[in-house]
Amino acid sequence: MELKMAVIALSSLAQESRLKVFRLLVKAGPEGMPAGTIAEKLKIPANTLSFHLKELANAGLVKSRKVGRSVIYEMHAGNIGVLMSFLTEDCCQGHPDLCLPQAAPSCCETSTKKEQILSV
Amino acid sequence: MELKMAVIALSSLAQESRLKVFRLLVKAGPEGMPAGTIAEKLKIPANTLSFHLKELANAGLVKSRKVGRSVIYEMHAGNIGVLMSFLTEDCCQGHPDLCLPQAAPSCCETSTKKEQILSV
DNA sequence: TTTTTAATTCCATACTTCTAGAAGTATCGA
DNA sequence: TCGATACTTCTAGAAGTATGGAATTAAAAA
Repeated sequence: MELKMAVIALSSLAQESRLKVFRLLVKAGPEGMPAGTIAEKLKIPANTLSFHLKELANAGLVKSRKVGRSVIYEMHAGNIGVLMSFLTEDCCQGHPDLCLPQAAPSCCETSTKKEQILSV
Repeated sequence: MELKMAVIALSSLAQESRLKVFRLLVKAGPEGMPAGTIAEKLKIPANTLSFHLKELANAGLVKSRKVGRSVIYEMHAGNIGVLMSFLTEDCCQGHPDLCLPQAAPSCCETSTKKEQILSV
């Protein structure tokens, strides 16, 4: 089931508007940002943005809380980390040194973190 | 242009068969694996696999070399690393401590690596 | 040369996703 | 309670993607 969750997460990121939203929320950190502000910053119609935010939330990459009539969206740090680890799991059969120098800092570093279960 | 490249890379990963292929090749490391072996291991028809490998190659996530009548596919470590960094760039406005403990090991660590340009 | 093996390309079908207009719900201020 | 604000849901046309059968190319073996 892990793999299917990862596909859902990656699908949700594989779209220009959603990737912009995601990166904006990663930048914003735990404080998050109201949907309206995101719409304004990225110039996306409110209804279209709402659709995309729902996709990201379904994928477990963002979470939301309601404050007054605003809905604050925030990255889901834990799940994002798990997804990253999933992508580079067992990299190079556990021989990180085989990776080229310009390789991902995370590549071949988190590979042994097998205790992490993809719960995205 | 960076963002569009990332979307292409993520789209290529956002499919069950391709994600399996990708993870298999990450595991395999620089040695890589012939298309036929991948098809056999993952039980994917040769023509379907060929289509998926092409997608991953177009996205810059794998590369190939011909050896006799086999084509050896291998992960493209550098581009994979750049993609990972792109996803967590400027995480928490440069305050990694704001990330929850279970957050990605890569999250909030690679954020300052702005010298890395997405060339995926 | 002919056959076998390895992989790719072409194609039609089936399916999924994106987009924004229109309408709906919820909250707050007057 | 009325109107404005903040979002979400519904909808359907347009566009994009996946799949495998059949044909094709290319290299090695017989």
